[in-house]
Amino acid sequence: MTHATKTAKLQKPTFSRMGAKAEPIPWKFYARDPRQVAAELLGKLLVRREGKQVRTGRIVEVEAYLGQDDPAAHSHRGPTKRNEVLFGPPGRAYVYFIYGFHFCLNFSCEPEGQAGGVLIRALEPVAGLDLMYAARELEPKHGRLTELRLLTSGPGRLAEAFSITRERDNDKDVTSRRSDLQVVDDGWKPEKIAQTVRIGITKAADEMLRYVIADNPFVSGKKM
DNA sequence: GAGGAGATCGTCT
DNA sequence: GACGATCTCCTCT
Repeated sequence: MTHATKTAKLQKPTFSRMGAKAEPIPWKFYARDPRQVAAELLGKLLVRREGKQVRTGRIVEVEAYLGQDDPAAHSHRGPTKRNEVLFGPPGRAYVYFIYGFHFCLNFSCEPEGQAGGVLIRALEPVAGLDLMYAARELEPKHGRLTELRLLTSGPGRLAEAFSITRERDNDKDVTSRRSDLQVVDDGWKPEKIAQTVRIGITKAADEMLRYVIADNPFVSGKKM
């Protein structure tokens, strides 16, 4: 049994019915230092709407990327065609393709003209699980935690579960009511936040810029 | 459960 | 031409 499955029983359910109707978080929230935005994004809901179908996941793991001062950030070398969203207005989705397989979802931070972003690394599935299973091409079997973690625990996984692609979502305004991809606040607050080094990078690998909801079983990886 | 290797392609040098 | 903000499968313990 993993650490995650041990702690799962201690978790209070985070399900909320408010999620689907709450207003998106305004752009001003993102127009700040990515570290602050990252910490405060924990516990918020990522919502994908397609007509009457809604997929919702609670953000449980993020990483901050600081812009041109951060060697690990895509924006480190200045604006390029790929990373221009990071230099644009705050509250936009920055979606990039990695390792020939996966998309990763970020939100642009800092006022327009300054780079900075937050990578969404893991979600706790809240609603629309059948749609997530379908998008991931997985079969729901017993509904246990180990199976649910395969849906959205990891940047590539959550992007697939929410059908996020660069073509469809890059530069999308997640603060707009009309957007089919939003971040909303349903009032739920994590009890405890933990900070660790970022995962999977080689440059500036010792910076404590990964933020997770402590003991949440949907956080990716093993280190806490 | 842990660790390693392979898959595959856009982006930048 | 090299590499990367990853995932999955396979092998070994």
